[in-house]
Parts: sequence; C-alpha cells; structure tokens
Amino acid sequence: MANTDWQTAAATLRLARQLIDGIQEGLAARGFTDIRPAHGFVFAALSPGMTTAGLAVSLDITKQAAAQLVDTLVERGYLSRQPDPRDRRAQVLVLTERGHACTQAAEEAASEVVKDWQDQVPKADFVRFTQTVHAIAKPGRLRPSW
Amino acid sequence: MANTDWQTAAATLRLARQLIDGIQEGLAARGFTDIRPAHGFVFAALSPGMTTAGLAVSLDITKQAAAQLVDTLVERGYLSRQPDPRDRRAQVLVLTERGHACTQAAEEAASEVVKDWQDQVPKADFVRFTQTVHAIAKPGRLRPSW
DNA sequence: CGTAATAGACAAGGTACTTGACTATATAGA
DNA sequence: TCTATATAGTCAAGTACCTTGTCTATTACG
Repeated sequence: MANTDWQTAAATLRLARQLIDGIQEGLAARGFTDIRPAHGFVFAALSPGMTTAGLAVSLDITKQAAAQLVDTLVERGYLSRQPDPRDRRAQVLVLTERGHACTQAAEEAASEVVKDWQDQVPKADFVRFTQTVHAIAKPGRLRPSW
Repeated sequence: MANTDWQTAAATLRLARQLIDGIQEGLAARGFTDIRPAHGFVFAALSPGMTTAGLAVSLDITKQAAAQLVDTLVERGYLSRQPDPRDRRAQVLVLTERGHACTQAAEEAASEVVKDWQDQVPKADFVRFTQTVHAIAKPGRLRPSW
C-alpha cells in the first residue's frame, strides 16, 4: 500500500498548508498584515522568562536566526526586550499589548480552520481524528519553514 | 474549546514536520543528499508533458521560482528539459533515471514515516484517521515552504 | 582564579522565493 | 490576414529567513 501511504502523506502536508494559509488570512482579516508564518512560531514558543537564545533552542534554529526574527517583531511593536535581572548578558522577551492581541488573533484563526475541518466529517470521526493526531505527533519542536 | 483547537493545529503542524524531516532523512539514507524538501514538491507535481510554467501553476509559485528549482534539478541530474513538439516556446520536463530513483526513494521514505504513525495507534483508529485526513484535506496546491 | 560555556551582536553568504521587464512564439478576433 | 493579446521562458534585482564564522561581555565550574 505504498501508494496509499504516499497519499496520506500528501494529504497531511495539504492539511498543514491549509492551516498555515488559514492562519495567515485570519490574521490579515484582523488587521495583522505585517506578520509572516515564521513569526507565529516565535509567538508559539514564547513563555515567561524566554530569551533569544532559549527561543533558538525551542525553534531549533541558530541564535542569529532567532535574533533576527526577534528584531523584526520588536521593530513592528509585537515584542520588547527587557534586561534579565538574573543574567546581565541576557534580555527577556516580553509580548507587548499588540503582541498579545496578535497571539489571540492567531489562535482564533487557527481555531476557525480546525472548526472548518470539523464541519466536514461526522463528529465522532473528528474526535477520533484529533485523538489520533495527538497520539502520533511527537512532542518535538514546532519549527518554521521546510 | 479554542485551546483544544489550537493544540490540534499545533499537532498537525508537528505531523507535517515529522513527515518532511522523515522524508529528508530517508532520502539521505538512500544516498540522495543534494535534494531539499522544496525539490520533493517538484517531483510530486510532475506529470507527463509538464512544463516549467505548468509547474509554477501547480505549485502556486512564480514562473521564475519554478524555473530556478528546475535549473537546480537539471544541474544535479534529476531532470532534463526537452523541446515540446507542440509549442516551440515550451520545454517538456522529463525525469532522468536518477530522478525516477529519487522519486521512488522519497515515496518509500514517506511510507516509512506513515507506517511509523500506524504502529502507534490501534489499526482501526489509523484507518479512520487516514479517511478523515483525506476527507478534510482540500485538493489544493501542495506548495513548498511557508 | 583561571578556564570553559553562554547571551548576544556583527558580518558575510546561501536558498528559495518575489516583482519587473524583456524576447520569442502562439492564439483569437476584426 | 493582420493585429492584439496571451503565454513560455529568461534576465536582473531585491527580500525573507536561514546558515557559518567571529567577536565581546558575562557567568559558572573546578
């Protein structure tokens, strides 16, 4: 059934693309037009006390790449760098008000896409689908780009 | 249940990443180390008589971007350009022997990842999962990159 | 203390895209 | 048939997101 496996793989990739595109469109519809998919992964990886170096580890990219994404988000008013009281080399990344709004908008947009999926199959099937997805998705990094 | 929707979205993206990474590793294990994920989408989009412009439409990228991917694949011996007997402007894209081998290797690698998923849940659940994935994945473009 | 690790910045470079402009060929309509 | 328009492909320049390599200031280990 190699062919069917490949079709499943292709369908999975299409699903991911629909998600990314849907989030992008949903963000644009909510007024966030200066955000790109890669930035969404930054938001997703942020947690209290996160630094640029920590972000690089979370996203599995280099420190320089993380710093560049952070630069952009700071320039555009989504993020601010603040001195880390526990390490004078480090700077803690903090979401601005706009950053919080954008994060929420992204989650809403993602939710819309998922609900769209939900409406296309019987409810019981969808529940099993989400359970299976969670079961087989390893907790690895959520990286930007291929 | 916005939070659960987001988790489903994140898990789906992780699944897609596992697939891409798995294919990449599987190709490397089979000796194809000069191929990047974006090239895989080219192979997937190829069909008899396909031209560069057609590829651009299929992948939903510009002609220039498609031409560049094709250039790389021609340089590396996976693809050849041949005159189109029906249109003197066009060139038909044809897989070389190496290209065929690579395509097959990619499908095997993708199949390995999917079978790995299959082994982690009860068989009936997996069957339903694949059915649901096919049901909700719209037949849109299979694009490279985010 | 002295050595090694770490946070971040600076510089240069590459891949995969983009927009814009152009040539050559093909197609459709008066 | 001739003219207008569309299409296949190329050339050139620029952008986004990554990379490797190098450097400093600070921190942590033994």
